[in-house]
Amino acid sequence: MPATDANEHEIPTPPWRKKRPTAPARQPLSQDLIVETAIRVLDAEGLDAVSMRRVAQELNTGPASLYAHVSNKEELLDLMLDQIVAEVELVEPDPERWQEQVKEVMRSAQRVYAAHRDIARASLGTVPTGPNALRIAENQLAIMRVGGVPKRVAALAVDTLGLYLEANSVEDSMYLSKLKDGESPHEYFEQYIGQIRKYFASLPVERFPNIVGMVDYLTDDGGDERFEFGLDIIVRGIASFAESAAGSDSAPGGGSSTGD
Amino acid sequence: MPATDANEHEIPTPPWRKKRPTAPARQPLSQDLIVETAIRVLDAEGLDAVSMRRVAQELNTGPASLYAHVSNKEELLDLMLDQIVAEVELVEPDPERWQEQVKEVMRSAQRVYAAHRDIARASLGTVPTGPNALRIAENQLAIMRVGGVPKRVAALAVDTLGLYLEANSVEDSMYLSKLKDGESPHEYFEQYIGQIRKYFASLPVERFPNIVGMVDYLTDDGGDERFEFGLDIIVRGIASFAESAAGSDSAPGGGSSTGD
DNA sequence: ACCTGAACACCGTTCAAGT
DNA sequence: ACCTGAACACCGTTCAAGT
Repeated sequence: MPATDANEHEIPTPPWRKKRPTAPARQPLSQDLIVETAIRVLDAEGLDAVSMRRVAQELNTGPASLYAHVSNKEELLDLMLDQIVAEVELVEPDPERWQEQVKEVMRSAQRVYAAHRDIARASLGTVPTGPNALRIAENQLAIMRVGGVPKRVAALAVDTLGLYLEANSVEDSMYLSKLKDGESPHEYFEQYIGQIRKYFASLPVERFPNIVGMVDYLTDDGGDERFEFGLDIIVRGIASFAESAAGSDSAPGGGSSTGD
Repeated sequence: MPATDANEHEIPTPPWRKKRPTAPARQPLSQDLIVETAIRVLDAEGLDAVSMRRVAQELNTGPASLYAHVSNKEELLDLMLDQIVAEVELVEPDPERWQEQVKEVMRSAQRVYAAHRDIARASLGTVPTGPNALRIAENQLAIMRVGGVPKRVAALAVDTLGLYLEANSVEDSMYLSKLKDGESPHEYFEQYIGQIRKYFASLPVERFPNIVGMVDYLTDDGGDERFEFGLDIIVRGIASFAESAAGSDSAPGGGSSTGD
């Protein structure tokens, strides 16, 4: 018996020493531990699986125990969100590249959301005021300001960018959350898009000439492309308010003197 | 007794005639009736109040009865959404005013969403394929096409516009759904904004120079203004792809020949 | 101060049984 | 075909009681 052989020279535990807690019985509850556990459930099974009861179960306790560290589910979601948003990578503002930089931060945020299932659903409709969300807002403001975007425009643009990011991420996550366990994301997507394409093509041409005539364009977008396009549109729009046209092939606007 | 007096000359119901169904006992269930009832609950108490059980109760029946007319809650929400979206007013495409027209349809949709509490939450993440949603998409495509927007751009822009509308409406409805019964929306908003303003102002200036320096701009947006701004940004962005610069003070872009 | 079991007032959906 | 009662497997949150 090799097992016995390997343990042959081990000193037996003295009987008066209480059973050593090898598996550290249970970590004491804390806000951090709860948030961390909730994120693990999110990543493994999606936002719908994140219930107070489920998180408690994962910590070998009852749901009531969580309320000592988190005032309610909404707060738990806020904390999860800010923890996740900490993964977003920021950039050092460069006046020459401000438009591309706004996009880079947005792309990073998009990837972070995508890496955490449908967490974006919890983000929509909340003004993110956690420290890590503020870090991102501060960075976007800094980038736009060095790019010559007026204060008022930059302030409103942060909001627009956030809304777009969240809406897009929610939509992306929906495709993924809807597929059954066995299905591959790709085949599901193909099949789903195929369905829509057929439906659009079957519509009465008199009433929907544009939809029918543009089926291919309407059902063409492969996720990333769609996000990039909206992003480009929004950044072009912002750039049209910038004072110095430092962008690439962007569209400089009136350049009024109402900015800072 | 005036009551007796008034009924004095009434002919008594013959005992063999079964109790007449004065209050028409109950309308027979139907998909339309269920959707209509659900929208009534939504308008009165918000989306969270719209449960299968609650709608059934409103119709004096049990939740199981609904499943003969609606396959599940998701389908009910889809049906509600398309019914509501029928209220959006469309426009006759005019090449001279296409940018303003895209905005007009968006504003109409925004008002319709706002009139139905937090229904926007149900709209996010679903590709709206109901007949009434398609009517709107068709109209937006038509408007952009006569405005000289290339097919591919128009197709992607419909998506971007939809995402922005939905995200914005969800955010708007959040403020409203959060206020307690007695509270006036205005005073709640004032107090809420005041809180955020104070919090932003209290942040460490070294780490958040832009947020602190732009508190007033960041907490200034009074709902409509915010929506209008994002809308303007997006339409400017779309316009930068248009072939003929028919807009007002917009920013015409490169005008490549890749469009239709 | 922190944790707990039990309870309250809800959910969406299914299913066998009725008409 | 349509409707129903009862059940299943869940929710978030509260509260009195324990340590």
